[in-house]
Amino acid sequence: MSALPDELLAQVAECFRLLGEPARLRVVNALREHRELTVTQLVELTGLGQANLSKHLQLLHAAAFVSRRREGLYVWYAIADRETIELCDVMCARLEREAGLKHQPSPA
Amino acid sequence: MSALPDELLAQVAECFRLLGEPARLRVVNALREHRELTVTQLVELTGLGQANLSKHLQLLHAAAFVSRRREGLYVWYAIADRETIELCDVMCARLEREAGLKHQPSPA
DNA sequence: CGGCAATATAACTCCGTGGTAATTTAGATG
DNA sequence: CATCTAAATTACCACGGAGTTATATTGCCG
Repeated sequence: MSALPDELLAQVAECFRLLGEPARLRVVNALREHRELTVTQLVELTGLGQANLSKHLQLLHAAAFVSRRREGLYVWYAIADRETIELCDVMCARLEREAGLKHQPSPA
Repeated sequence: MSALPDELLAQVAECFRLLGEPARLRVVNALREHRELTVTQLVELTGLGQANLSKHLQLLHAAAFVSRRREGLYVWYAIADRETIELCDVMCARLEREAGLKHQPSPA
């Protein structure tokens, strides 16, 4: 079925790794809520330093998680595709279910 | 809509981070193909060292990505839930689509 | 109970990467 | 062209975590 050669596997891992950082997830989350934001706005919303945020944005953009649009001095970032959000949703659902099970000793 | 407090965000990030490692993804992939495997079998299939693999398995199990079942000397591991596989599938689909786009200059 | 095999843990090294401060680049405006 | 702001890049430090080796645990069998 799935050959999943080492190279593809490494690429998948890299994508997961990119989302596996609180700072970057905060960026993704902010973009999800506001649709499109400039770097300056993202600095305010995420509380990250400008240089730090810029680095994270480069990483997210290189992996096509976010899109970039220049407008004069400003650069607007947005989430690139639906799957990015879907991934977060699935992971959240997993966590919530797990958390729920922790409080359910046994179904009678 | 989603409050997504810092703690939950950190947990989501942690989950993504766990999948964002080639070694652990190899484990997940092997388990996906074989349904259930012992540590020894996983050592062979993944090529990881025993101690190293054991650590990865503890991490994956702590996050409920894999289930554990003791049988005599052996411990059988398996993928814990459907979502784990779904996450990998979605990420793969994303990558394949991206890869496809790279070779499609412009649709006429 | 002694020894063996499977797995887990401990101790350690080393490299990757996140954060920050300083500098550079890009674009607008007078 | 000088200058101002937004964003990106560079250089650096510090820490976490992956890998390895050695040791400890767990359970079986004679």
